[in-house]
Amino acid sequence: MPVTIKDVAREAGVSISTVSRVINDMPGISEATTLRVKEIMRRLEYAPNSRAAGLARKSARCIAFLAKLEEFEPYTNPHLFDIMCGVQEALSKKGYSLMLLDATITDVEQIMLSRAADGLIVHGGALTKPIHQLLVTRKFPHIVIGHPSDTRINWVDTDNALGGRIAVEHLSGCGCRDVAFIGALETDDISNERLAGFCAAAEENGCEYRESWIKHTDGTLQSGRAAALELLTAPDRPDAVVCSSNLLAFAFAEAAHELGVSIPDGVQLITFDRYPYSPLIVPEPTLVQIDVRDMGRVAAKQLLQELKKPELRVQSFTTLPSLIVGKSTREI
Amino acid sequence: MPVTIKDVAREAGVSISTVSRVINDMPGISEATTLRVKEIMRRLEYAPNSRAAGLARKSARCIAFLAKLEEFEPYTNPHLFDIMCGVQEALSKKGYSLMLLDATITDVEQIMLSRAADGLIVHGGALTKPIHQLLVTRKFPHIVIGHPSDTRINWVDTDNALGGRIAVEHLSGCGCRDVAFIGALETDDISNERLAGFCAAAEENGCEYRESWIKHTDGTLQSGRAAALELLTAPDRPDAVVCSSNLLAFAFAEAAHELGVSIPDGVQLITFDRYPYSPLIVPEPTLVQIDVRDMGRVAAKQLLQELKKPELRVQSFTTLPSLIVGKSTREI
DNA sequence: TCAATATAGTAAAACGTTTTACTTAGATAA
DNA sequence: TTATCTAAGTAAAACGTTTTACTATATTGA
Repeated sequence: MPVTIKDVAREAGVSISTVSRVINDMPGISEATTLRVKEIMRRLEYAPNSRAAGLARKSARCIAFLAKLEEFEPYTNPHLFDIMCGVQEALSKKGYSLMLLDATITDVEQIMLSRAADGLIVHGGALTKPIHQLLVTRKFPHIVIGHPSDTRINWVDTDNALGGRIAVEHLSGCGCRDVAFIGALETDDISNERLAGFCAAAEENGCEYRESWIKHTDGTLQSGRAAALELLTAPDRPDAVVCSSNLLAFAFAEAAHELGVSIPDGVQLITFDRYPYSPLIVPEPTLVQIDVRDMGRVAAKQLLQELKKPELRVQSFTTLPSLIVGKSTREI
Repeated sequence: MPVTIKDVAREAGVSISTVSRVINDMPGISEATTLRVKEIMRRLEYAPNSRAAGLARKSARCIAFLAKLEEFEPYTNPHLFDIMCGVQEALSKKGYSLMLLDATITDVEQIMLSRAADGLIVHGGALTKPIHQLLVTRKFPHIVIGHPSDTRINWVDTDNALGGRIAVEHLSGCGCRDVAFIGALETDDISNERLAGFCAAAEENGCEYRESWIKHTDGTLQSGRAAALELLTAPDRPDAVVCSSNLLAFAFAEAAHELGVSIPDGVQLITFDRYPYSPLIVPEPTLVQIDVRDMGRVAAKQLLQELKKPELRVQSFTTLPSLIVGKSTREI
């Protein structure tokens, strides 16, 4: 038989209301009584039944995290777990728990209706049309980590444009003038934002800007390699390259190595992200790091904030990327 | 106001007991009534309040997953999320939900005492002494994914020795006689089990066995490279190598490439695991794949089994690795 | 025809909290 | 002295289900 609040009350010679007040730090109980009750709770190894408390309180103190689990692909989504860790950390600090959910409409609706969770944190990749619809129409508290363009939905994301800026500014500080960019598909939002920041900063810093130095790839090793070779063998070879992904940077470094172009002496290199391929890049790359765990934390905090004060439904949030200087760039 | 079982009962002109029986597929309700109630539930968009149901039922229908989240390192634990996906999938099929928990003693004890979860799935890396203790003494339903040597604890793991066998048997089938092994530290359980299977199969298949062909490394790129160079430049160069990790295989392939030793013509290569570095290995490697998602599924199923029938506390379980043939091996 | 049995359903207790509204005893003020 | 106030605590309702024990009603068997 698990120990209940009644057992504690009986043992302490008080009513269960009193015990409840002690548990929840409510006023009206003397110091002495509080201490005694707490001591007894400890002795009996009592912890409130979370379901009973949730029922009475009309709140699960639980947030669901929504991601595409079924078709999860570690290669394309290496950060998902790290994001979740951030979410869990922030929730746990506030006494909330985290539930992992697969992104199917039925499951999501089920959670909303059964009130198993008080709110929803959605990984951007899982935000399909129907789910999007559900969130908006049901007015269920939520926040998206990633890239919805719909203004009715709050989101948290890193400032990708700033990331592009940071890269260029560092290169410019190193003395580079002719900067190139190797990105993903032209339809890739993240890559494009990075490119936008890249271009703006290039202009502001008086860097040379050429169409032919902006390469779009399909993100694979092969197409990254092709782009790298084009840049490196062109008559107007740039003196620095920014790669919008780890894999592209790896391909670039390999191509440079094969051509006998030294990094950073012949060409400087900056990559985005430090996972999963950065340890294999030679030399150790300078990189624009996205603190994905922090994104998770921020998302969780925002959502809890909104739960506490639904009236001030705050705006979306942006986190700051940072620069980690390695050996693929250096002042010249 | 959320809709409750009372609303459904009123609308259907039956008692709430009847509705409850319909919800839970219990006998004693006519076909006609069942249909009518179900229709009304659909119309009212009713779903049972999970906390209330859980309270009455004395079961949360929730399992907690325990991992080291705070100090999570994607490089050393790339599979954690995939394991969780498997767990979630299996739980969800049985109407259970998954809660993510950080591996601190206080949190774990809290979950047990508050009965927020009915059972615990522990990632092996998170199984510290105190937690281990807690599981055993409290008799809380649990299962470990990974490597506890304590027989009082049930676990699920892949058959690493079999993995080693599979590799050797494939190489032997390809016509290789002189097989080498590059593993992690001599204290690494996983690597050692693979090595054990490797040795047994080598003997059975009449392969040449030499001490100098068994290399232990600290698992890094550098030490993997050193081991590879030693093997490849030795006068008695083996004709095939099994690497116990993706990173070691990458290092090996690079070293072979530099020395001008072709894979698979000069030396054949098999690696364990397909994530995260296998796409960067040239040529595309033959590998022993561990279906970690399946490990998660199996663990979840076992735990639910045990919850249903606590009397038959089944033994630990093992999943089978499989071979994916790439271009780093071939029949000679 | 009448007892026994099945079928379809219900009333009410139980689950373990939180919370609202109330009580009591003592202190304070006039 | 008496009314008022405060501090400390309590009783009981509420939360929304499941489950147990019970009640009709219809059916069957002899």
